[in-house]
Amino acid sequence: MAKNEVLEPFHGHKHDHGHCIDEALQAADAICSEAGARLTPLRKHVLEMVWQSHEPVGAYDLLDTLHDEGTEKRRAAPPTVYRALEFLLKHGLIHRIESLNAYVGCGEPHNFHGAQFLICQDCGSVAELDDHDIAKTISQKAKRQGFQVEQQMIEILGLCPSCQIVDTSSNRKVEIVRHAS
Amino acid sequence: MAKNEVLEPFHGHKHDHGHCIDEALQAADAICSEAGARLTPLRKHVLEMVWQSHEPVGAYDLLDTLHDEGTEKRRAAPPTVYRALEFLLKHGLIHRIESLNAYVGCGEPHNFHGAQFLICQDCGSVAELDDHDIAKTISQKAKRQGFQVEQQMIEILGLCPSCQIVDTSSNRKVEIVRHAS
DNA sequence: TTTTATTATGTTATAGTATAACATTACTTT
DNA sequence: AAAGTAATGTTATACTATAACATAATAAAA
Repeated sequence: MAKNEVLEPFHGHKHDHGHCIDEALQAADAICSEAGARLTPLRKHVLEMVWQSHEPVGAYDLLDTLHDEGTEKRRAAPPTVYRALEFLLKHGLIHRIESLNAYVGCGEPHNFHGAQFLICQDCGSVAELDDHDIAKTISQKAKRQGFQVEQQMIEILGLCPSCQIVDTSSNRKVEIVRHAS
Repeated sequence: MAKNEVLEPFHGHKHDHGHCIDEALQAADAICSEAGARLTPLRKHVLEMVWQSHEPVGAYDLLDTLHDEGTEKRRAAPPTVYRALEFLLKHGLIHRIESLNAYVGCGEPHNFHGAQFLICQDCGSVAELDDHDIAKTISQKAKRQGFQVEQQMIEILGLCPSCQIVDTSSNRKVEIVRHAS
């Protein structure tokens, strides 16, 4: 088994998610402190919002949440959220899921990695893998074609363990499937 | 070496691209005929436009091209292009590159496959791989996590052989790199 | 500690990507 | 020719993201 592989990527529908959030925020503090980066209240708040679940969340959902909370100031504008997301991406605290135009907390922010994502089409949750075998296989195959790899983007759609069991419901929150293969 | 692997995915900057186009259109005719699907003039035209290069092309670029040509009718509207793309995707004649919101011709339309894409950040061209080892490695790893794979989305960013050689120019048409890992 | 520079956020406007909903036309089948 | 189905036209709008410039907050230098 490759090192750095995440053994239990799925959390099930009823885990202690408060723990996930706490851990993520704590890790973020440590990482930003280490990097001399400023995890401002706004940025930390956006990170906390992203971590409200293991489902990827869109930028405008975050914006809406800000508004719902906001007795505070005026309506925040898109750049507010996008800039916070940009910061969090840069420091590896969140990932962007390209196929969903959405963002999800990084479960392994301390390790540099090119992650793979398992996206459940039923419940919408995303699990992060950090599998060296996958990354290495791809790098080798690319190199064999004379291609110099800079970045890998791997998003796998399917059904998570929890949703395979009670598949009668079939919510199908996530639908991409543009190809009848 | 895995079967169905494409041996020469990159075409270099100066190949006989007319041949690529002809081949693609001919294959499209055969496939649609076989499937009882109607490759209408519009759909064929869009396919031809997508095949103008090996670079992925956006829906609105296609729309612009339609307009530039069009002494014909009124300005085509977005749904015109999106519906044609949808048809072409469904029949495996093109692929969508999620990370670029763009579309590229399928080089192996006769074979069902979950392809991998090598995207050159310098010249913007995309090469399609159909590597069973990669697909199998991912499926195995996912299954080990109890995940049931339905679809794989694999997009690799880097430099194609041609652009590694004369890397002084560094056009960098394609930039994603949101993560400082 | 004031000044200066830098970084972060606010604000307005707009660009880019995609689809819903309904009308019309063209093709197929009978 | 009539009826049904599939494709395209048309209008409007939703969703995603960034440019550009103003202000505020923090950090660094004097």
